[in-house]
This record gives sequence, structure tokens and C-alpha cells, in this order.
Amino acid sequence: MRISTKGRYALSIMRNLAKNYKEDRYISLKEISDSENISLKYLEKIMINLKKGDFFYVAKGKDGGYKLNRKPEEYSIGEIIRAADEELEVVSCLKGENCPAKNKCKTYSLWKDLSDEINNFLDSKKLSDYI
Amino acid sequence: MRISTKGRYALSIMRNLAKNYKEDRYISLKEISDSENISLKYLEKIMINLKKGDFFYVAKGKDGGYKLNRKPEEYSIGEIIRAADEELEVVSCLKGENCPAKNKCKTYSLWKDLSDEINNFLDSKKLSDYI
DNA sequence: TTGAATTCCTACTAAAATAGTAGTAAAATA
DNA sequence: TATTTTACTACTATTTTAGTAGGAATTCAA
Repeated sequence: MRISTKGRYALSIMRNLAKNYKEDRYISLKEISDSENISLKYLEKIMINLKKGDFFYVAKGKDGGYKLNRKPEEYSIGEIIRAADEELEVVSCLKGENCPAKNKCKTYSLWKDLSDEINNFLDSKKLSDYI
Repeated sequence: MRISTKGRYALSIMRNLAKNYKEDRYISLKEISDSENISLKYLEKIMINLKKGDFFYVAKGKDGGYKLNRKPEEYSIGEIIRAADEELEVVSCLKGENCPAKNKCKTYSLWKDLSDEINNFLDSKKLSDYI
């Protein structure tokens, strides 16, 4: 039950963008890569997922990068982690992948409730709490 | 954030033992293997971890097997999953493995609180609830 | 007393997920 | 127009998960 670097680095990216939120400029992944000591190439890859979340404005080319399109307090940690493609369902039968024994499964509710617990917890936390 | 088969199969074993709790006989892994369709060899391996929990009496040889040493309602799901060697800490720095940035880490509390949430939830559920 | 059933122990292997790396094209602007 | 940056595609290495194999030790029942 470890959260992977995918989720943690995605949060790093978002925290960096949030930190510079008031400056109103684009922050490049190179900048984040340098300050967090994470490979630029890997950050690019994580960004591919994160972009699906529609979290920021993008500018290519010189002085380009990313800029949040909402206030930091308007992002929940849950939506960030989920956008990063980190699964927050603790068993695969909760996420598509239908198990034939689903309806007679005695532990289905256990894993469902645990997953809800995790999601609700992370949804209750805001990006602004971790800058 | 998936729970692995290690944890899920450990729970299967415990559920089977609990189901037969009143019969007062030893249940072999062979029996569980047959009824749950899980390889006997893999169950044996999982049992190595589970035994650390001091959850049952053991009898070797013919008609041997395992028998719970407490009532089903006296086992929490949390202790079972943890005994199975399933880590319930969402980041490794919470479990030994000291991170040099630990005290200035802005997200330490996030992962710590999430881990606590998961543990508390699973500790609140009892084996008897899932028979 | 012996054969079958069972746990116990050690070692190996296969598959999947995670964590990256590499190279290059496309876009934008100073 | 050179440089900086994102965007895209493909590959690789490492670690974790999942499972297999073979046999030794123990116990009991026939």
C-alpha cells in the first residue's frame, strides 16, 4: 500500500506551481527538476498524466512552462493524486475489472469502504495546506 | 495503492478458520486451498508470515492444521493484514528507512495522517464481520 | 511400524508494475 | 534564427509481486 513516485512527484510539481502562484509567471519543469532533484525527463512523463486534470495554463518556448489556473486552496490532494494516475482503489475489482464473484464476495464492502476512506481523506486536504 | 494477494489471501485463511471456529478441529491449508482455489504452496508461504501473529494453534501430521486461539470477534482486520507483511504505511520513510529531509518535509504529515487513517479503519473492523 | 497427511524450510522463477532514460519533433519567443 | 521549452514515442532497468519446486520433519491412524 505504498503511494508511488508518480503520485508524490505530481504533488511536488503542483506544490512548486502553487508556491509561485502570486508571481504570475510560467514555471518550467527544468526549474522544478533543479529545485526538487528529480530527473527532468521523468517529470515530463508525469506531466503527461497531470495535464489531463486541466490544472494549469501551458506556454511553450522560451520563458514558457506551467501556471495554475485556480487558487492553491481550490485543488484537493485527492484530485491531484488521481490525475497522476495513481490508483486509489485498493482492489482492482472496484475499478472496472469485473470479478465473477463480485456479488457474493464477503470482503467487497471492506475494500470498498477502505477505498472511500482514503479518497475522502485526500479530498479533504487542499494543496494550499502543503506549501 | 493496491492491497496485494498476500494480505487478501491471509484474510481468506483467517476467514476459513473463523468459519469453522465452533467445530473445534484443525483445518489444513489443503482444505482452504481447495475451497478458495488458491495454490497450496502459496498459502504455505503466506502462512509463514501469518504465524508471527500468534493467531492459532498448530497441529502437524495427519488430521493436523490450524485452529484459532481466540474468538473471531477478537481479531481486527488490521492486525491480520499487518501480520501478513502487508505494509500499511503509504511512504517508506514512515517505516524505518530514514529520509535526510524528514524534519523539513512538508508532506510528511500528509502521508503520516493517511497511514494512520488506514490503520485505524482496519483496526476498527473485526474478523467476525466478514464470515 | 509403516504409510499418508500435514506443517516446515529453503531456494528458485515468472510476471507485472514501477521508475526511469533517450532521442527527437514542434512551438514560441527573445 | 538560435534557444528554450513542451510534446511525443519508444526503449530499458529495477523492484515488487506472485507463484513454483522439492524435500525434510512430524504426527497419527491403520
